[in-house]
Amino acid sequence: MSVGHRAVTGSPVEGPVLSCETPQDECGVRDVLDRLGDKWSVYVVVELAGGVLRFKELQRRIHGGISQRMLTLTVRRLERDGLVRRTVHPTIPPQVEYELTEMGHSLTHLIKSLADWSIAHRPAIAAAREAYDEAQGVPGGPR
Amino acid sequence: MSVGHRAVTGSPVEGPVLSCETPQDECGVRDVLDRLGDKWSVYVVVELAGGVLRFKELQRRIHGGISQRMLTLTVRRLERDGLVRRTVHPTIPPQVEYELTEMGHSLTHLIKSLADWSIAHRPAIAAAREAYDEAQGVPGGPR
DNA sequence: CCGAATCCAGCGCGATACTG
DNA sequence: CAGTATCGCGCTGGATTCGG
Repeated sequence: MSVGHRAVTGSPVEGPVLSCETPQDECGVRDVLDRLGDKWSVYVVVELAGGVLRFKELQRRIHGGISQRMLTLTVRRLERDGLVRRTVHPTIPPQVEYELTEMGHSLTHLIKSLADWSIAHRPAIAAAREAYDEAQGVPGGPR
Repeated sequence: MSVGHRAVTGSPVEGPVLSCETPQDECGVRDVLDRLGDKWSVYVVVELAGGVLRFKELQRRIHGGISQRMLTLTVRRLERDGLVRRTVHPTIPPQVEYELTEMGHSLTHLIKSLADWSIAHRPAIAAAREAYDEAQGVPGGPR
């Protein structure tokens, strides 16, 4: 998501509001999205789905190249939410292992369906986008 | 690579859950997340899942109160991606109707599963979070 | 090797005011 | 009613540096 900006003014807590008024029941969707919506969480979960990884190894595998800082932040948030387990081995040099918890693994299924949907509709979206851009701006063509 | 995790009572998560093991294969998850990850898109889709709505009506229904600016931006992006259809009736005063396309409707299923997961794991996450904050002695959470 | 701390740029989002 | 324009805030995330 990376919604750069949460409630600014007033309202201290939005709470579990959003009662299920609509047939589709959007209750709680925000929660998941706020967790997976940031730039790296999904990648971390995906990599850890393959097994236990150490910090450096995890960093190396993530596509696009995550900075040390962001990997730390991401992995910490996931740990705090109980999705990732962090194990420190008091050796020298230090060795820290990361793995998904049960809950973390269950997230994997969600991610899978997101990926499936994306792959299935990617062409359609690309086409729609192109058509839209063509119809709107982009008067690039002759006149 | 094998998923070498200890099976736990209940639901073992062994198996090819995520079929994305190639380096640069992002599974396309990013695409969906970039689309739903913003603050309002999900809400718009959910509301439109109930049927056709006009601009003002849509704005009124969205939880939290979306500004006209953000509703315009959100709805435009969804339209561009072919998830929402926008119909302008050249009347006075102007009347614009929004509705989900086929692809948009297919998204509602995804949203549903996100909501289901969130609702199912919300207590566990809250507990994990509390335990973490407790252990760290951080009164207001990390970061 | 792991990670915390600091500085800094980008932009998501909200508030407000104005147009057709 | 529907939409655009302008401005400011502060969170996200990148680069770098220091510490254990």
